[in-house]
Amino acid sequence: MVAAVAGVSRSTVSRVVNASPRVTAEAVEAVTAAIEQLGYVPNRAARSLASRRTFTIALVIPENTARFFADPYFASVIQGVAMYLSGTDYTLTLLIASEADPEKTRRYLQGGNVDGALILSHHRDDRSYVQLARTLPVVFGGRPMSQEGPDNYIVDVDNVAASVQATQYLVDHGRRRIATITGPQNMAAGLDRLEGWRRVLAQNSIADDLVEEGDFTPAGGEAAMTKLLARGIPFDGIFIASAQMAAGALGVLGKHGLAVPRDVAITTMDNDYYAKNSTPPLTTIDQPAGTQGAKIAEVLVQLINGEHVEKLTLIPTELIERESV
Amino acid sequence: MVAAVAGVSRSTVSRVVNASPRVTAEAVEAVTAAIEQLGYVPNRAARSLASRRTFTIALVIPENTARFFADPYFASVIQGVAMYLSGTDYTLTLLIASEADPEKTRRYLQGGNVDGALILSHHRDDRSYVQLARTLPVVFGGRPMSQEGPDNYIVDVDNVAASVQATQYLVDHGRRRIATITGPQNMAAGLDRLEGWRRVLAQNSIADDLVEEGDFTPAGGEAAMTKLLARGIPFDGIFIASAQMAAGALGVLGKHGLAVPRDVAITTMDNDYYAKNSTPPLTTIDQPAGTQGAKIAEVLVQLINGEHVEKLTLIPTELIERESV
DNA sequence: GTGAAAGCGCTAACAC
DNA sequence: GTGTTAGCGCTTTCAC
Repeated sequence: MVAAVAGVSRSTVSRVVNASPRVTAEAVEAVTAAIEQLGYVPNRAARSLASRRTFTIALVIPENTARFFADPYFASVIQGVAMYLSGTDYTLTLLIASEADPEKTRRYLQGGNVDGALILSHHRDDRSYVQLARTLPVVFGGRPMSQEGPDNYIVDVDNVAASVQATQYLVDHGRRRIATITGPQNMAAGLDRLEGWRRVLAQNSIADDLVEEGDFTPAGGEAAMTKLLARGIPFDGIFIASAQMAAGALGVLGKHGLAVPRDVAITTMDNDYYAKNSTPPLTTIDQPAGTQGAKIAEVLVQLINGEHVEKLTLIPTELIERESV
Repeated sequence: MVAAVAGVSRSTVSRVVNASPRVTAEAVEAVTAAIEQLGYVPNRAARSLASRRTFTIALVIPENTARFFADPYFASVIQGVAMYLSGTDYTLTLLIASEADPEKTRRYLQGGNVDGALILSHHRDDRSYVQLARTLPVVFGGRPMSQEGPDNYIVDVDNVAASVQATQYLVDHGRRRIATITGPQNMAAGLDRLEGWRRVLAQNSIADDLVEEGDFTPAGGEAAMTKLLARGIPFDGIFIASAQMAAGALGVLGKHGLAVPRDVAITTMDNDYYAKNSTPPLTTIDQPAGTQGAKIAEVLVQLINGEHVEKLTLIPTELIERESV
């Protein structure tokens, strides 16, 4: 094998491959040349078995795969993860969590088949994986609601800062009576976006009573806007916690003869199809999903390597100006 | 370990785990019970090393990940692959093909790190992977154009049958002068969809001269339709090889005062956003991407297991009737 | 800094 | 049908 060609022992080859500092420059050179010449690729299985590391990271996907993949946000996150990992020795494996047999997934994960796991929390409470974090490096993408493990590694979009930014934008553009349609209040993103809105209103001494809860869907936005208008309290600006809901709300405003942005200015979140193609196009907060994916992977790799990492990593967001304000 | 608890040898445990037929029922039972009790999970690395199989399948993704993931078609295919694989012992790993160093990917694949590979051909010629198929089980999703390996395992949508179906539908609805906007003629899908259209026209003795080439984008469809109308030859039906192109073409028809379907009936392919949300919604061919993904994975697993598989597996498509005819 | 030797946990011949 | 014996290809102490 390589050792023979390079004129050293297998141990030295191993040291070179693993970038050990205790090798002379000449040895490194000889081995590198031999590797190149022979087109040598280390066998993962043997490496894993001997080193007790797998160089494999699992991305756990909820069984109801269809919904998961249908969300372009997740596609982008996965993309970011994969891109980051391609620059490392780690390999990404997609693991479908069987809901019928959750033990299967848990065992696989804990059976030493992966060095770490990535959990993208999909619109709900994932406490099962919080348990997992006790025996395996785990990083959550998006904050899980579960109370039990307040102590997890999390990479999330800074939802509070984002809604502050979006709401402040309304204030900066002269709006004085500002409403909101929130996301579900049993989701972290829903709570945080409401919180940011409240902060801005408090700072500007604006009443924060015009609140209706939505469910992140167009239908939910429609219903919430209907209720809001039914109160009979006029408002000239609104922060809607997702572009999908905003799309639903727009129709209702139109029916009531309210023009956007003339009568009501709108800012929202998610720079998605709805934000871009509504009439008018919506001023919104872009969540850089790819960046988030890369960051999640980076944090996990650092965790695996025993480096120090902050428990909470917040990804900054960006405001995209369009015609709804 | 398990062997001790079950009161048998490690070999027998191994046989049970690998479902060997040469074990008595009692032994199977004892071992299964012991496994259950101990929560034993076989170590992948050790298994791989000893058996020289990895139980891993690579899904090769072109480096320009963004475009890849942006296409919902691929997301659905991956989903199908993952779903199918979750019912087997195989694991899916996402492999990003570095364009800067294509050798890296090739070596990894040939270095015995995977049992097989899935190549989703992304709108272009992928001959590099055709080579790969000589040393590793490889299945292509979508037919690669490369001439070199006429001999690959391929799972594809039946594009010819689909365009036959779509074009025949126009004929069946009384259209007699039928045009087409094709896909790029350097892509298999583009060629096949044109071929199906020609067949139907030939069978019905309709002239097949009204052809313009597009590039599967709305802009391309717009340009092609403009050229088509500029010929000054009237037509009452058209098969457009993708819904995106159809969306572009619709605008041009409108500007020329031609109503759909009154003046020109349209059938197209891809049951995507464009097909559903154009005005009018388009009668189109649905390509079951999830099914295709599952089938690709199934074929690969059979190939790995040495079972007989057809070289070409065609996935049937379905016509969705909407208001454009 | 480098080599020798001892496994990592499992499967695969081979006897029995 | 089952146990025994060797490794799979690498990393890792441990001497030197």
